[in-house]
Amino acid sequence: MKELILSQVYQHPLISADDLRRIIDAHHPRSFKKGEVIYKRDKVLNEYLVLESGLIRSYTHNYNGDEITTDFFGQYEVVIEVLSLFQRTPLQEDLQALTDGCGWTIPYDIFQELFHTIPGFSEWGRLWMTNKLFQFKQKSIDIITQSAKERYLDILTNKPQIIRHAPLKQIASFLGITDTSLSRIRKDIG
Amino acid sequence: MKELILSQVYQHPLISADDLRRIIDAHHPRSFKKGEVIYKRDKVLNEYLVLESGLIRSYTHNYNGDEITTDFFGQYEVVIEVLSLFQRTPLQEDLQALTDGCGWTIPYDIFQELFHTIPGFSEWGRLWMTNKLFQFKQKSIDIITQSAKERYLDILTNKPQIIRHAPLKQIASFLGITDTSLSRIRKDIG
DNA sequence: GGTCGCTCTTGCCTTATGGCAAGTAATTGG
DNA sequence: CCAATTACTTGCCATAAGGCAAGAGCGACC
Repeated sequence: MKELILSQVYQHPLISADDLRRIIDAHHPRSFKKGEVIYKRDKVLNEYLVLESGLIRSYTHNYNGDEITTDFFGQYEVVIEVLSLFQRTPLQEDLQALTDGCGWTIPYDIFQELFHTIPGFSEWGRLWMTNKLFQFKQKSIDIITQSAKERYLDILTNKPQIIRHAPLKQIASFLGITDTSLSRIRKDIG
Repeated sequence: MKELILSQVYQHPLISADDLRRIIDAHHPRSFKKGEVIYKRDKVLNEYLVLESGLIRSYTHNYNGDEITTDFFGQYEVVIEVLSLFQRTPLQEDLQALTDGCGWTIPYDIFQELFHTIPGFSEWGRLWMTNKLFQFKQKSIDIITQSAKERYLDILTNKPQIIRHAPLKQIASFLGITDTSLSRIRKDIG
């Protein structure tokens, strides 16, 4: 399973079979239970996690203490908060499991070494960052151009596992609306 | 001026004086006039631009053809669309000058070479991406947690040069509201 | 098996922002 | 310097989403 998942995730034309072997070997297993906070706010992140199974969300709090879910992570996704890992600053969010699950972690210092010795790996990393950057840029455009209902339908078709496992309140805050409004949207859709 | 600007932008503990020299030498001058579209949609970006003076915005269009301003760039900022540059795909936005100005460009292939031969440079690049990623993530949080007025006041204090040079309509679409609403917000502030 | 707590729904009313249209002010180009 | 275009403002009304509170459903735990 380890090889299967990780060779999928680290697929890149410039990463050779040998490189991939080194990368895969650097990963350690990690499993978690529903509700567990995998990485805690205010600590500096020292690894990241590639998800094999389960669902994870990241969340922060607004000025009056309400939780805001900022992201969801599913199978094959990289669970990370780049600001903390790469700038060595405390996490600004909690990362919490929504279901039981497991995955593979890689420590920061090993990652660094591979990043600087395997050209294909730094390319891969940059590409990953590029996609993540685009994703958030797109999200901020979607929030201002689409209605809450349209954004909900988007998730419903593209990320159905989120709808299945995350409570309404978390989905609502991710969409940028209240749980009340999301409930009405669901009613409206039927 | 070239040294001053670029050594400021590429400041990083792992970039030596020699490295910095190589990086600076790779940059070419570029100036532009108000209103000029510096990088055009549908073309693949082959360089990026470090701004010495002037103001630039990026914009795209929503489904019914209205312009949406997605970002503003000022002095010392890197004018780029990462998705196009690093994935070699066509630009999805236009990059347009709001004022006369000038800066320094570096071609993609030279950038690539430096990125893979100067460890401090790839660190710098990753750090830059990290910050940009955070910025967009923060923007999407701000849109859902703050009122339009608060977001406007934010720009007013943190990026006053935008308010001074960009027309109301562009600022409004950047904030995610209509020009009508922004006009009322301005009236309200007094 | 009952009580507690959490999740979700719903009704009533409020508020922020939008849509349209008319009108004024400012800029641009010949 | 004038005409044309674009930028901005304002009034009137519409709409999406929020605030609050009551209540229903459901699971968790002793």
